[in-house]
Amino acid sequence: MKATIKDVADRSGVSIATVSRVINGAAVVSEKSRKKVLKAIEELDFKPNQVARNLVMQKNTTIGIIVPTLGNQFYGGILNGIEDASSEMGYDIMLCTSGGDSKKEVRYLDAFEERHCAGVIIMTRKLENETVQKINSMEIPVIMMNRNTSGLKCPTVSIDNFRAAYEVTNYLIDHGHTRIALFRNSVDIDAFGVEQYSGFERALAEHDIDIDRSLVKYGEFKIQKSYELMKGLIEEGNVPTAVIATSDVMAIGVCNALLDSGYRVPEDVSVVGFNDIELAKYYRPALTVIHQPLKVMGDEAVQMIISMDKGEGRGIIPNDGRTVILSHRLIERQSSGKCKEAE
Amino acid sequence: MKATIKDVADRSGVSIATVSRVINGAAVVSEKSRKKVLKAIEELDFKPNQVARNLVMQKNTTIGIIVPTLGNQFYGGILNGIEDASSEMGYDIMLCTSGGDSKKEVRYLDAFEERHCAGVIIMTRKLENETVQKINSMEIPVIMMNRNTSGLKCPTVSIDNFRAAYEVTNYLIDHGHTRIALFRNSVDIDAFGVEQYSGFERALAEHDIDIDRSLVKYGEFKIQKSYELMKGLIEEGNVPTAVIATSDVMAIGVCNALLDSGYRVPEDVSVVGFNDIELAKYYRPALTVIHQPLKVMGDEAVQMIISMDKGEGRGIIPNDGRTVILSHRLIERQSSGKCKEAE
DNA sequence: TTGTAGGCGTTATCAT
DNA sequence: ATGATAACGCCTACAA
Repeated sequence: MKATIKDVADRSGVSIATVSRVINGAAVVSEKSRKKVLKAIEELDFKPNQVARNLVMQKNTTIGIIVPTLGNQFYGGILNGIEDASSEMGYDIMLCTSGGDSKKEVRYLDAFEERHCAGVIIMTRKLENETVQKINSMEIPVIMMNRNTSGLKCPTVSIDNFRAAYEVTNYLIDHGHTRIALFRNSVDIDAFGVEQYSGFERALAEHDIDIDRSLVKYGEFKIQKSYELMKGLIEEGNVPTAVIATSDVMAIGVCNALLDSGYRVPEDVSVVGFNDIELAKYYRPALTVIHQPLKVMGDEAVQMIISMDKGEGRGIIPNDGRTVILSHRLIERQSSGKCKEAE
Repeated sequence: MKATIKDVADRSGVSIATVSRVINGAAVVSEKSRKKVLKAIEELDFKPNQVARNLVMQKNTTIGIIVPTLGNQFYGGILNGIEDASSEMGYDIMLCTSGGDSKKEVRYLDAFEERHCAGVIIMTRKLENETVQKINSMEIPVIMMNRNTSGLKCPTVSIDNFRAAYEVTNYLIDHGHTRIALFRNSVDIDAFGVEQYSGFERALAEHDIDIDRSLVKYGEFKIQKSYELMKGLIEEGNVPTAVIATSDVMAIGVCNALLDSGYRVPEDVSVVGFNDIELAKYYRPALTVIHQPLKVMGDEAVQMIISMDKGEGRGIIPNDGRTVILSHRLIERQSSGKCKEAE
């Protein structure tokens, strides 16, 4: 059986109060007592029970995390930021994967509430109504990463998706492209997808280019799905000169489809991705992307949670729906270039 | 303030004992009381406090996980298995990233002990003595993934690394390769690296091929490092006809170096990886690999922890150093082929 | 069937 | 400087 504070007290001949004092180093303890206690702690290999501690302190330094999957570097990147920041701040994280299932999201949200976690950071592929409602009624701080929806009442951290899409579209137009495809997540209520689409639309409009609806596809952030969609375009003989994918994995799916069909990237078709997961620069051709500061985003979310956890009012207001915008940038690598038809 | 069991008792006019009974569904409660209590719970939106519960129940359904990084699909794959299995078994996981730092590993191991976790599953890049000692003295079950060291006294789950390396080497030899490079992790005490090397050595020996030490490199499981190492080989004019990388990311680093220098894969050089992370089949050329059942490995580890947690003796014996061997298989894709020099 | 009361391991407030 | 002792929220004999 593990030693308790009482065992230490008995063995060192002092009261548990004194033992507690030396453990927490707060109050003043005579050098003699401290020595004895330390010795007993050492001998018994005593470790304070965090569970009991949390109970009496009425607080919990655990941050709950919900993520669709761990087999994706996008979430991995953010998680690294979350983990680093929280560990530095003395918090620890409890991780759950939802597999994108809204039912599970709600269940985990419940579990975190029951545990009185300091807060929760959630990432989803798609935002279901069920989840939105649950989040809005949570009694602990919640932060949504990189996604939003009308009606969602919690802080959000992301980049400016409108500008990012606007910039990358302009970049392509500047390189002579006019037949530009857009691979989006899915037809849903996701606000960021909508913003990206607006940016795309705006850039095109500013150059008097009409949007070709047949070139707007929904790849669901999946490599395989995007692969098939691009293959479809190829079979239809409807190959664009450039494609913007709103996630790197979709960009890779697109590239693979092109490559496998004998097209060259970027000579025949330019492809740009979104996010800049580690893989983006290691894929060949290395992907031109909109870089998102994944690690920073994770870090930022943790700081917000903690500030809400202790601040309670000062600074960030929980559930006020504000969104923190981090800066992005376009990184040009090998997968994009001049449009040959324009030459 | 959150409602407690006492609030529910007051509001429903029964004692806390009765409330506790309906919450846990164990003892018999009159239908009338149950109704009242349920109603009060509903109205107060009461959620039992898990912290208090854990304290009094003297148990914890949390499994601690230590992993070097989350930005790598290898760990991501295993973690998905861990998460699925534990969530299904009603356990949850507390995740920490060590960044490969042994000091951190020990610190987290300590933290899990203080929390009386059900057990811990640890993954490391390299096994330092410090960590080994700490693991051996842990009072809760520990399982090491995919790595071992003489003196490590805890169960391990992995594939048969000797056979895997043996098979893949034979595969290459059968395709006419004789100048085969091996990219290992690092020169350390890691037992699996040693086993892989033995398998490699054995296959070569059986075909009367001498090992060329200048073709054995240490890429530390890193893409960049492997890239540089391969570049070095190219500059020296010491290019093998095939290379075996003991991780997929190293294989990718090798391929990139080759590709960037104008070599073709697999026409000029065959490259095979280890693990089969999701990316392996999406990289171009798609990687020929030794497939490890990552998800299953995670699942298996969780089952072992849980069985130790409740079994305490029955079945798996904690810290007995046994290792569970899962089956691997060679998956042939695009990055390997016949040796042209042999034709 | 239901209620009372004694822990679980700590922290924190009193006295002393 | 130190030691009782009352919480913290819950579970569970033991009584009633």
